Amino acid sequence: MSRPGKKRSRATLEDKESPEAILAKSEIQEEEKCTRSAAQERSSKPMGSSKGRATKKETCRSTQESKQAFSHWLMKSEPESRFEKGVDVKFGIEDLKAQPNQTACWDGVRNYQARNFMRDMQVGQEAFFYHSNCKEPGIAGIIKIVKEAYPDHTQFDKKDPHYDSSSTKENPKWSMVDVQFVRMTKRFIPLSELKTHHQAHRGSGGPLKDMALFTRQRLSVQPLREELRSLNEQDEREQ
DNA sequence: GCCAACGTTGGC
DNA sequence: GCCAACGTTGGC
Repeated sequence: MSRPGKKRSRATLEDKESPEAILAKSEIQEEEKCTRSAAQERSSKPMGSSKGRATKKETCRSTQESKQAFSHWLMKSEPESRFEKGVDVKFGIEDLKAQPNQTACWDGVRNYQARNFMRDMQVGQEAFFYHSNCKEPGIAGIIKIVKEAYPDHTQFDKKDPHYDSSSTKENPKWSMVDVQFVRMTKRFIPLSELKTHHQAHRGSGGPLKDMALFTRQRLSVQPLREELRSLNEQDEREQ
């Protein structure tokens, strides 16, 4: 597929447990994630980078910032028409739903951090689909990763708004994943509401205090903490 | 349409 | 390696 500019959304997930149980466990899980991913990193070294020398503490932080530490995501995309180099980059959740098999590739990401997060994604993980640059920004639905990262073909397409002349087929610079529609959230969750929570949590030390949507505002693919997902489940249950 | 935030580029 | 210029993101 080729979805021209999608890029930002977030993910949430399904879990069989109650939101309360998840919430209660979230701190512990955070610890376990650190430990586990540090171990995984040691045993299965991806070829990629051996960038950052890391102390113990940093190992934990860096893995949280990267792969296996996260199982949910937020991915942003624009649901309203906007033309980039003559091409409409509109791609809302309804557009995803309309695709064959309700599946599309998430092409067009041209930010290293966002790309790296996509490379960390694993099949089966879920993400929130966030509508950006539109009248009503916010979380519209839930999608899941159905194909792990592979080269984004649009980087080689001169006609594509996201063509990158500096990338080669031998060593592609940009990646994409395939995503599939899962469902709409029970209600649209506007940015304003997320912001309210974020601000409250900044004061109280709550779980959304460092939500990437606000702390890294231009990042179109971002990891999601367990807590937001839990809060959403709880919210949906109360409907 | 404005513009703040912030990532990237390139001269030095 | 610094940093100013520039381009993009994305809320409003």
